[in-house]
Amino acid sequence: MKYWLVKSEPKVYAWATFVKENYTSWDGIRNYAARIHLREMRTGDLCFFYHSNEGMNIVGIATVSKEHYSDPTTNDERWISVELCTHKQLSNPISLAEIKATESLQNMTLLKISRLSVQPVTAAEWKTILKMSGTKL
DNA sequence: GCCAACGTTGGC
DNA sequence: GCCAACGTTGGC
Repeated sequence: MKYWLVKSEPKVYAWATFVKENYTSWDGIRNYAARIHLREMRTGDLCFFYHSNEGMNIVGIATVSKEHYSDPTTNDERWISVELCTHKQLSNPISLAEIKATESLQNMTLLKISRLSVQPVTAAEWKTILKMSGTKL
């Protein structure tokens, strides 16, 4: 199983909305680097849900419920989406500032390639953040 | 509101 | 194929 991090601006699609809907199509991605990761996502993989711009924190965990299919928001064949399902809310959200202040998280893609909207998370990073948030799966 | 980082577009 | 111009993302 792999771990990921997906970003959303709360104004556009907030965690609270996601929880209410339970499932969502993670579409509208128009970036080749992000697409590589969407394509690699497998059913059951877990994703941190990060609030960008406002909040700037990881608030919850989603699970991949459907592997990549063509993006319903465009006729352009190049773009794909995955379906995500809510999995668990973090007991305590982990802010970007906390990630920056944590020695073992310095190599996170979130810090290295901050603009990438779908990115991989290593097992070690995943474990560290879960522990920091006081969340048990 | 500013700006750095990065992607895309289009002229040559 | 290069690169300047421009648009977008997202942190500060």
